[in-house]
Amino acid sequence: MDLFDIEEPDFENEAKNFLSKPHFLDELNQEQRQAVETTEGPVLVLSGAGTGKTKVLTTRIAYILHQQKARPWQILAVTFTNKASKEMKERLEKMIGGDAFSVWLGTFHSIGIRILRKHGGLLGLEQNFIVLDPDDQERLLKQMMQEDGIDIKKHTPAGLLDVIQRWKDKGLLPHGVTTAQNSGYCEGRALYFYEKYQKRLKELNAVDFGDLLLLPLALFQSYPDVLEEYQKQFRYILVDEYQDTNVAQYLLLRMLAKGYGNICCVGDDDQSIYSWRGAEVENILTFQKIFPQALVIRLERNYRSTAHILGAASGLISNNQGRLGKTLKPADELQGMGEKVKVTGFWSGSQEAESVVTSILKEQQKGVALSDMAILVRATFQTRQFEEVLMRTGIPYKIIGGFKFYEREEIKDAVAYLRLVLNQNDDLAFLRIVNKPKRGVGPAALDVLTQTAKEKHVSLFDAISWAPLKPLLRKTLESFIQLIKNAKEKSLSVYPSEVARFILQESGYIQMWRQDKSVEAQGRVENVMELYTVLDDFKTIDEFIEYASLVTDTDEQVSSDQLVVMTLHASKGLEFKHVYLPGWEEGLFPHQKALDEAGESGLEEERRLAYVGITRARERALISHAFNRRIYGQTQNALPSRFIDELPPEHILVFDPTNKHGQREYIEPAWSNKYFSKNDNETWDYSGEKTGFCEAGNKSRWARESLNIDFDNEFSFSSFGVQKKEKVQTSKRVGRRVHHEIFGDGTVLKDSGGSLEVSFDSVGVKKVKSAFLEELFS
DNA sequence: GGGTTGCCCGTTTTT
DNA sequence: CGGGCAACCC
Repeated sequence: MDLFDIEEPDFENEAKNFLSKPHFLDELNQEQRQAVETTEGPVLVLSGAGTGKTKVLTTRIAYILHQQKARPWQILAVTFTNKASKEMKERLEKMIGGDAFSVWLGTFHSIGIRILRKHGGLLGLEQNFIVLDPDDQERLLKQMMQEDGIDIKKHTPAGLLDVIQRWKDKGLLPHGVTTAQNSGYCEGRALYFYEKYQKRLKELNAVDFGDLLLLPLALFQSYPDVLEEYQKQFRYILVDEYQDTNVAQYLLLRMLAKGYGNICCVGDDDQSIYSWRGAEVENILTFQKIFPQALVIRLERNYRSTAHILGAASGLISNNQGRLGKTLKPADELQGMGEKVKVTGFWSGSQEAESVVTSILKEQQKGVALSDMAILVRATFQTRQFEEVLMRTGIPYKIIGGFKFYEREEIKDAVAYLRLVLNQNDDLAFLRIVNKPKRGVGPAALDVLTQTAKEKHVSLFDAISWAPLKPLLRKTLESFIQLIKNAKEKSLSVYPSEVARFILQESGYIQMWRQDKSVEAQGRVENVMELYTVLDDFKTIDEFIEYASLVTDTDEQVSSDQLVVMTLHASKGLEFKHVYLPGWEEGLFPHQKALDEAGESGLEEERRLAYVGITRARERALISHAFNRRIYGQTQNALPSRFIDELPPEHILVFDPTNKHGQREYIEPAWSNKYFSKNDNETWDYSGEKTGFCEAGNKSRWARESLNIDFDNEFSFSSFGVQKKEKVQTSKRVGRRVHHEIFGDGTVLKDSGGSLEVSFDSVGVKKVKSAFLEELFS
């Protein structure tokens, strides 16, 4: 690759290009086009929800290449998620073909790993370093803390990890941390642990996610010549979701952009919802200070949502201070205002779930695909309630979030086996599976091995041959060694998937789960089988390991007609025809912890989250709250979220609970007083009637009156009534005959919602999740 | 090494 | 309420 082969402008070609403007520019509106065509110098694109930022980014790359301003590998484009980079790559390929694969396009972390694989040696990293996941990190820290006699209960490893992670997010290596920054955690010993942790990582030839940004930064600081290499290479830099960058990422970008100064950052300050993970909205707010000559382009034309949805969202977010400010306008193509956002109160969380699902069912019957609808919640625990109803109703659904494929125990074990086959010095992998399945290698045996490993300066694996071990133990460990070696030899001639099958079969690992009688065991075996399928796509083990350590969402594919339930955080970047937004209650949304820990800025981030939620909807957004919600086994009552109050009345309809003329209906909210008032004593009134003060008891009555309505105001004759009947029946499941895939038939003894105690005919009493049971009708 | 009991704690989690 | 985990017992 000759970096200088296009140094001289090719006038002839340029003239030709000028005459034949690329057709892909025609699809852009004026602002988008400006964002694409302003290739030189720093550009900040403030891109609201649904304004076509991915289109701008991909077209910009295509345009730069088309204009022959750079070769593909001279363009760096970074995203946050694998999903985003995959999508961009696919779109780009459609536009420019195979050249798309030569562009440096990937997540920040994958770019970081690429740099470290090449130059990590300068920092003392071996080329085949491994990437730790948060689980490994926490285990490591816990071990270190216990060695130093820290009370794990008072100072949790997770807490310490958080502190260290924040330092890394800020681009701080241990020597860069100031005393003031260190004051907080673990009686000021956090920094000590940070140092120790980094040392330990080096010993293990490992890095964590934070290091994938921090270490390239350190590398560039210490080796200007390496930095220069990259500065010369990257003529154009593009950044997606810039509002989510942390300081380390910002510093990295700034360094790289010093070369040509052509940096284009795309982001939306109103969608910054990850500050608690170290993201700094400041980066986007101060862009113009860092690059005074920067051009700022606002993309405000929204191609996704109706005018009412945009109006509601805009009104809400305008309550935030310190925004760069932009107002979403519906694209001309969309005629009319659309449907107003509906707001409803329910008596209880379960009733809310019931009604949401009923409404979804009805929409489905009207022809709306399940995949066009979504339930977006604030906290994961909310999903359970919906899951129960969906299961009963038989609607195909998918809960997104929760346990990711590569975070599952069995998958991590399987990957650890492969890691050890690949590299016997991988102590962490060794520790993970040496006694899985049980081989009689307990803590005592491991102590001996660790000791020997230290003395002889070898890995745990190699320590086996030196360590003083009892004959029986020696025998088992030596056959373990043999097993790994056999697999290694196999790996030279067969594909990874074959190696995995071999090692997991021969080690007895699969057998271990097959024999396990717990409820999840079956699923674990299936997951391992699934892993074999994933492995089929890989030609080498290390290729797979790298993939597995950076990619976490392979099983999040939603099949054609499934309803998704997910957190608001997880919904960013997605869109649906209909969006249900339950749980808008004070304490839950905005979440109490966000208010407690971050005060006003916490509230603003919650508000941005609400904004993200509403703007996911194309045609319909339905917001609801429950007056009573079971949390931690206790029913707590809650006031409607203040965010409901902040919705502009002209864009919403609220359900009128006053039942004035014997009718229940949605009305225009003419609230003189607010639907919800911060002053707890005021009545909520949006029917125009005299308000005043009320007792808690009255509120309850008000709430009770809104019982048994659903989103569509079809109280008495909707399918809701039928369902409700069924619900009563199924929730009283004690005494019923049920069937379980593994345990066979049995009788329900105790019913506590999600999990049941069942007396099985063949295996006795077990506690099982209702999801695994089928009801038998006699 | 394995199983049981009792206690604590409970947001969001792109990589 | 229920999961996770440490302490305890066999």
